[in-house]
Amino acid sequence: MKRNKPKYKQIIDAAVIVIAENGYHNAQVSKIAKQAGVADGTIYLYFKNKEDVLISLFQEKMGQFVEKIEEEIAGKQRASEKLYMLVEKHFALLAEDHHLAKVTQLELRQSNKDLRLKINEVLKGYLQVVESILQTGIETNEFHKDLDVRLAKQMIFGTIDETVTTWVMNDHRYNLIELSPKVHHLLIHGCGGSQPS
Amino acid sequence: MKRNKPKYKQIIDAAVIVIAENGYHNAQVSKIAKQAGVADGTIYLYFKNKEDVLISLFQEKMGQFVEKIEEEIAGKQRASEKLYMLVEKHFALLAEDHHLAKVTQLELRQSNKDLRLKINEVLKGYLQVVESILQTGIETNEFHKDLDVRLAKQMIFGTIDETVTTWVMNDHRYNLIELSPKVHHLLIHGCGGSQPS
Amino acid sequence: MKRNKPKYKQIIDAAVIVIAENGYHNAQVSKIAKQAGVADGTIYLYFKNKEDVLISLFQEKMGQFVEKIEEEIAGKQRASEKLYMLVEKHFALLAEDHHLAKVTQLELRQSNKDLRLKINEVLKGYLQVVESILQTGIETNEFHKDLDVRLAKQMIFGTIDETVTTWVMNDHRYNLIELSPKVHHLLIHGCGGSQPS
Amino acid sequence: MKRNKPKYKQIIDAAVIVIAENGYHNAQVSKIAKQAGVADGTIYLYFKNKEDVLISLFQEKMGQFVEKIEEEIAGKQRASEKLYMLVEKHFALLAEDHHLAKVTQLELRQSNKDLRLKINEVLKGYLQVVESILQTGIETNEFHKDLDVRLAKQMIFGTIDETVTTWVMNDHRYNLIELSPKVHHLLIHGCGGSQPS
DNA sequence: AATGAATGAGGGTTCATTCAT
DNA sequence: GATGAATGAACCCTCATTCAT
Repeated sequence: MKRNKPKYKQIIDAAVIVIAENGYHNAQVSKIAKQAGVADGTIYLYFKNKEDVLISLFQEKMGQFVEKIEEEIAGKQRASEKLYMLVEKHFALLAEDHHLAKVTQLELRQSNKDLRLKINEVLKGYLQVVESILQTGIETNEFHKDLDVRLAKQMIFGTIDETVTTWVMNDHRYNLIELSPKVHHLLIHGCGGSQPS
Repeated sequence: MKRNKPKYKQIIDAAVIVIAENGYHNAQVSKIAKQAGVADGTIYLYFKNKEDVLISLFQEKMGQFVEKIEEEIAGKQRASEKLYMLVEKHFALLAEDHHLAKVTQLELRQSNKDLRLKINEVLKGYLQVVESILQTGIETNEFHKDLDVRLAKQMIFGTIDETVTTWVMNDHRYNLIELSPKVHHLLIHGCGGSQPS
Repeated sequence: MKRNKPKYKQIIDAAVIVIAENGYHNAQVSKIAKQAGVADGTIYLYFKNKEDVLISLFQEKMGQFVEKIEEEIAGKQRASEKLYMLVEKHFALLAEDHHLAKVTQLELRQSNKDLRLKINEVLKGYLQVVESILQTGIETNEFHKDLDVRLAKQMIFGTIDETVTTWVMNDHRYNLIELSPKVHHLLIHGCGGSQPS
Repeated sequence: MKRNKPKYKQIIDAAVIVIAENGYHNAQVSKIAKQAGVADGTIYLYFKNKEDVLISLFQEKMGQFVEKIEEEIAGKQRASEKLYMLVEKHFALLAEDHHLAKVTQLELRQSNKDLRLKINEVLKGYLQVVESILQTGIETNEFHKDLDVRLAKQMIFGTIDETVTTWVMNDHRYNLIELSPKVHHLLIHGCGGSQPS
């Protein structure tokens, strides 16, 4: 299995760095190879083509992402707590790897639609985690029983994603993780939820 | 002012159509020119370069977008109502122009980071509308007085945007406008906001 | 019609020279462009791709070839005379353009099979001329009435072609045209045809 | 001597199959190695480089070719009979090995000029057989005493070669061997040789 | 103002060959 | 002898932009 060979990960890590530092459209295969310390052709021993490097990058990184978040929320009982851990861990994982944050939030979105559709496939794993939290919350009566799960998923993902993107666009100038409580509160209560109507 | 000459708008409308039908990476200047019924070189009489066409496209369309939304919410007193109109109008404007929806949600995001930064500039106008709604809500006590306006803005925009993108990705298969009440409810009350705590 | 524009012919003539001097596999598009005095991209305004340049080269040159031979044989009555003119003109046309001779006899045959099949299409025009000579000869009783026209065609073309190829392989060291009478005699009488059996 | 080791022939036979089935330009060294059941590097223990494989292929196969034809014609007295056997055996040997026919008539001609010059060297053995037949014929008065042997050789080889190539190009759709008498007749008598002049 | 023919820089990918094991 | 992972040079084509008319 190529995924377990050292060069496979070497190349993916090199791709993250090169894309973060040069931008998606200036991340030539030859640059990635150089950064990885291999010959250009070697990349094609591990990946079908350049697109495959990018998809694999996303799968690899997002896979770990989902795993780590799942570990984190497994220990929590309440949906609200689970959601909190999701937000915090999501922020933490990207805050600790600025290169990766830039690549996933800005650069990889410049890819063509086909690649983006494949990326969306990968995102489904993440969205399933969100969905299971929502289901839990409904079962425990933390959340409305007629909450529209699909839309709530979109709100949660859209909010987290937009928050991270804004943070990256501002060159990581502020502490992302510290935003977790407020973001969590917004997701649970909305803009005016705790107000008497 | 070139913006008022007929060919200026002709070219922008042609760009929307060409990008929607061919995708960002297959929207060559020559195709746009042909669709607009002008010569390739003519485009450079009205725009500095291709990027300028895209930025102008976004400015022009988003400008109208903001104007229309502002008209819509001007008549409303309560922030909650204003927010509802924002969501509904946002959805309505994109639902009535599938080409434009595809272009803004999918295709234009494939542009390079510089272009995206400029697009973000344009988005500021939109975000200011959101901000003024939030300010109104805080003043009228509809929203928490210590609501984090910046984050709430990101939630609102992130949620709306993600909802539209998902709709476009699903080939406009369902009715976007009908989602307005639920999305509005989520934004105001969050996932669990109306539950007793 | 692109075929009549000066650059069309310029590029084809440049291709003949570049291929003759560098060989098929060292005839890069950029070299052809340079020789033609145009930019690389200009070639793609007149030809679909590199293969199209080569096919067009063959069509153009072979087309003239067939035309000139047809003119030449039109004035002759007897099939034998026609055949003589075919051989002599074929030899003469290639003898007067060593570059073209090298390209058609050696270099263009290195192309891939698809290109070669298309070249064969072009050759059909030539073979039809040969066939009409043979038909004439059969009608006038110069040739056997049960001569196998298809095979005779292959003999005539194969012999002429092999003779020219050998001449090119020997770096045009001897006079090709002077071989015409002997080759003609061989084609009419064979190795032992004029001998009593 | 490497020529006698089993892998030497294994590799050559693998090359014939791979070239016939994939075409010259898709016959990578790695494919040949795989077909031969050896590692890529092993090929370089038996051959200097890829070109050497092809030349050796031609030498090996054409060597057998010439041997078999020589055996065949040794028993014949008359030049005409010898020529008949040459044609028939040539056709027969290629008709019984479609792969080899495709490789020698179509694929190997796509090689570069240097390789083709070396192939021509190999062909000299064949041409010497033809020449000896012609000399015999002249001595026995079957053929004209002032027959141009060099040109006659080219006619004979050119005609046979063109006939086989046409047959291969037509996907071996008809019986090649049955053409022997007619081809032989053409070579001896030409198109009109048996007619009174 | 409008045209559109011409420009030319730039990069993903293949594959013959090597060499450490 | 045999292996096969690694190498890295080489090239066709696209398309944003220009400028003579």
